[in-house]
Amino acid sequence: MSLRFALLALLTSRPMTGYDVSKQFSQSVAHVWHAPDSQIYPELNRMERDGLLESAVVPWGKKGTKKEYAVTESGVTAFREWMDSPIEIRRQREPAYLKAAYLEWAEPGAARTELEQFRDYWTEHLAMLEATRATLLDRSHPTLARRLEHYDEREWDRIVRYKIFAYDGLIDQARTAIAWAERGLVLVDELEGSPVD
Amino acid sequence: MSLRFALLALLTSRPMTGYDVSKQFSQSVAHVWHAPDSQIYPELNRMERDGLLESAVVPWGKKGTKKEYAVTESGVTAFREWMDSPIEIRRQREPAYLKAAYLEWAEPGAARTELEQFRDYWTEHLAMLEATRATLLDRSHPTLARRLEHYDEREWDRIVRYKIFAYDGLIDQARTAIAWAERGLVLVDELEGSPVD
DNA sequence: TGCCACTCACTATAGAGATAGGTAGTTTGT
DNA sequence: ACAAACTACCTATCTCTATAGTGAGTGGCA
Repeated sequence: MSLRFALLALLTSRPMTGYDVSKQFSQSVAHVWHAPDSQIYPELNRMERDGLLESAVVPWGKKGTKKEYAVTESGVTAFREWMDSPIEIRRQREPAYLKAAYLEWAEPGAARTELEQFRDYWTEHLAMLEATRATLLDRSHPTLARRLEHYDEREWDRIVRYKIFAYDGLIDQARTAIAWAERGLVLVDELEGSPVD
Repeated sequence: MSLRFALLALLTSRPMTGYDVSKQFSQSVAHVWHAPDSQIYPELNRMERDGLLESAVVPWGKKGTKKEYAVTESGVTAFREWMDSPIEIRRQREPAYLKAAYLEWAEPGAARTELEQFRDYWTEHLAMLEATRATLLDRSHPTLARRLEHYDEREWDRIVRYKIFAYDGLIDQARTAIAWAERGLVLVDELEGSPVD
């Protein structure tokens, strides 16, 4: 059910079309909650049906139209209620750690490759997180900028610091994962013999 | 599809009934890949159908029977192939970090409670991980003990160290999460005013 | 003898999520 | 004039996961 609230979170910054949402998603909320557009469009429909959103049909070009969604009062209430309700705990489900526990079954070469891929994926992810963190800190992040317009200037620091806090948590997780993979590579070399030997 | 390989991993230690699997699961593999028994039983059936497992009906008491699953040759091959294939990347999907990014919408009290619950959940989880790590290190972990019987004594250290490596990764993640939640609590106190004031 | 906790195995159902499409209009460049 | 790329929205299907059950056998103990 968190997708619904991820969408609400995004739409509290400004009204958007489904297309906007699916584009913006990848640049902000998706770092925390990934979703493809085939999930987003139907969910927006359901949210409108449930009264959390209302839509306005906006002309687009000569014949085209688009549907702009805005959060309703009831949507804001639902979002606040979710914010104040206990966090749902996600059970561990990590193929990488599962594999790591059984590395004695892997070819040494394959083990190394996989650890490298894992490290590289997280390194890339980390770079993206740090880039986004920087745009939040200097307030050049477009969605954040739109969001701050609704607030008094004295509130800005507080809002930005929560976003930074969330990204810092993600960055810590990424760094932890990278460090672990590095240690794994050393371990594989030690136990399976370095490939250079 | 990782459930299938998590089950294979467990069953390589010794043949087990579905019930054994669902019990053992919670004490070992579940730290890495959680699954309820309603997923385990059907998956074991499918794995037998696909030739990865074979089952023997074992009498149990006077009238009862149970079904014991053992990994087949083809199951071992499939497991090795999976071990040597690239890790599937799991997209971020973390309600806690999603919420953190929008804490300006929460009641200060609720924010504190949620961060405390998050910290406490991970603290408990960490304790369990550390306890399991200790039983792996001294080789008193029952599944590990059964597993080592298949191997030459000179291999034991290598096998144990990979398990420890996996648990160390999970422990690092847990510690990182706890430290982040602690910083969050300080941040909320700073931004929302300490409740003692 | 009756009860309870546990062992064993499974089903039913609904929702979430991944993957892969389809269709129609618009803008931009050549 | 036409193609390519982008905007916009949606569907279909399959798998995965969560939740909540069912029902029968066993072993102990009061």
